[in-house]
Amino acid sequence: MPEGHVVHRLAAAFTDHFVGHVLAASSPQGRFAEGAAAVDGHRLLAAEAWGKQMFLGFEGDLWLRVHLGMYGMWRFSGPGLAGIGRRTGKEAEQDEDGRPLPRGAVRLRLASNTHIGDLSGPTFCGIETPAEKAAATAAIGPDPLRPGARPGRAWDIISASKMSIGQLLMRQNVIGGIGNIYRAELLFRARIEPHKPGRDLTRAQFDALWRDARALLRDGVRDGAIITTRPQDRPAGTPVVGRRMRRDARSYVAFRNGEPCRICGTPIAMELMAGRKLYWCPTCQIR
DNA sequence: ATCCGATGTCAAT
DNA sequence: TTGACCTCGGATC
Repeated sequence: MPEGHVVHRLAAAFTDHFVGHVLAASSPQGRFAEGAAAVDGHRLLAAEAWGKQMFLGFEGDLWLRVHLGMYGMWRFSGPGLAGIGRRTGKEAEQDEDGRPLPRGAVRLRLASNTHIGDLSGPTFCGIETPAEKAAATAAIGPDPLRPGARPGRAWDIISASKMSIGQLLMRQNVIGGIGNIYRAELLFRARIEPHKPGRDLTRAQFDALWRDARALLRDGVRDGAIITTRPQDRPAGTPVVGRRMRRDARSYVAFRNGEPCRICGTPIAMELMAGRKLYWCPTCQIR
């Protein structure tokens, strides 16, 4: 579910609604009882997003690191959190205190007096020391959503690599936060064929990719959805913006295997690249 | 009601 | 390169 924009939205939600509060932590499902106990009753001091990883900093030099992976999600309840994470569902059952019962296998519940965040299905979830947190963030490539990110680090790797730019963009140690959809859409918008070796990109091409990544990811944070099509390239009558936009109007190439390219009409191509589906337009994108 | 695929990563092979 | 993880939305019946 998440590329970097989702993680940044989540971190912002924690900053707005949980930071500054003493939190009760528990593991309804039981698999994270030890970690929950470590931060239970501690005040939350910070929430940070680095690429696809989120860090919650608690009193006592404790950092909770969460990576949602493919299935992980946060489900919130409390004021001001509509549209962040999965919906609680109005039919959610409540306990005698009016709090929503954990839905499904909730690995970690963080609760203030007013808000609840339920984490389920993360690929990683653990308590780390400041040193471990620093090591984890150091291993993440520049994140286009982070002020001060240094794209030169990514360029150094890309410009020296014979690996395809399609694969390089997916590597979190090259650029943090890009996933399969942004990868495909960025390369389409830059008109770069995904199999082009990284070292064959010009600096200008890389700079354009980086600028577009910043713009698209920021839009993603704003919209809560990945929408990369320019208005003039959407099907006529595509009504709404943002999260409510029809799925089939949101992307140029992602998930559009066999459908006509919005620019030239050529059927969109798809193949497996390093185990992930890669989509591109064989005509618009050139090596 | 049921099936399938998914915006990710890692370990095992 | 493949399977495991583990949950949901959306498509299909």
